[in-house]
Amino acid sequence: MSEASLLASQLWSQMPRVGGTRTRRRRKAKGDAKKRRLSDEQVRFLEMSFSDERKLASGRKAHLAAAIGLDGKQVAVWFQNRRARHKNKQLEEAYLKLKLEHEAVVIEKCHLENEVLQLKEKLLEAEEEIRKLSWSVNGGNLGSSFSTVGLQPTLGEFGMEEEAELAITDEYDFHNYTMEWTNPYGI
DNA sequence: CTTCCCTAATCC
DNA sequence: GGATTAGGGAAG
Repeated sequence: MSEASLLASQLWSQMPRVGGTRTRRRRKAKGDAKKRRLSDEQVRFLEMSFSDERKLASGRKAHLAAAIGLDGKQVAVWFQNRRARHKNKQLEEAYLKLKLEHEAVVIEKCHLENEVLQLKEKLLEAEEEIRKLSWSVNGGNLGSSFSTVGLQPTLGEFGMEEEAELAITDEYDFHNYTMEWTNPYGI
């Protein structure tokens, strides 16, 4: 508190240039005394208080204001702006984290898709093998009992070709989505 | 009342 | 040009 008076020596360091330069007040020229930077000491006090509690009870506001020689309103405004800054920082961190997670998932998806392709290939090979074996076991013309419920209907039921097309379509959409997602603010 | 949001004004 | 201080309005 005693420091406050010492700090107060350089409070309103600058006043708006009323003289030569243009000083349009925003919408209202309420009197003619506003704005200017807070001193380092004031900011340090405010930062300490903010780390204690990011919202202001009116009692603390008045106390703080008196301690560093500011309006209660200025303290309130400072806290609001500080909260906004903090929120933006958090948001950006969350975004970065999400982006990393997303990239990891994209990679995993890619691996899984490759795995699916390989498995499908193996499936085809295995079916080919079965066909050969059944042919050699049953002979050429006895295969009818097997072939009526044979492999082609099975393929049809599982919808292999349609699945493949869908997979390609999915991947296309997904990549478009990825590009937009990694660039939400155009940065 | 207070807080949030948008954004103008200002400083560096 | 980004960071900071403020004004004004909406929402609670």
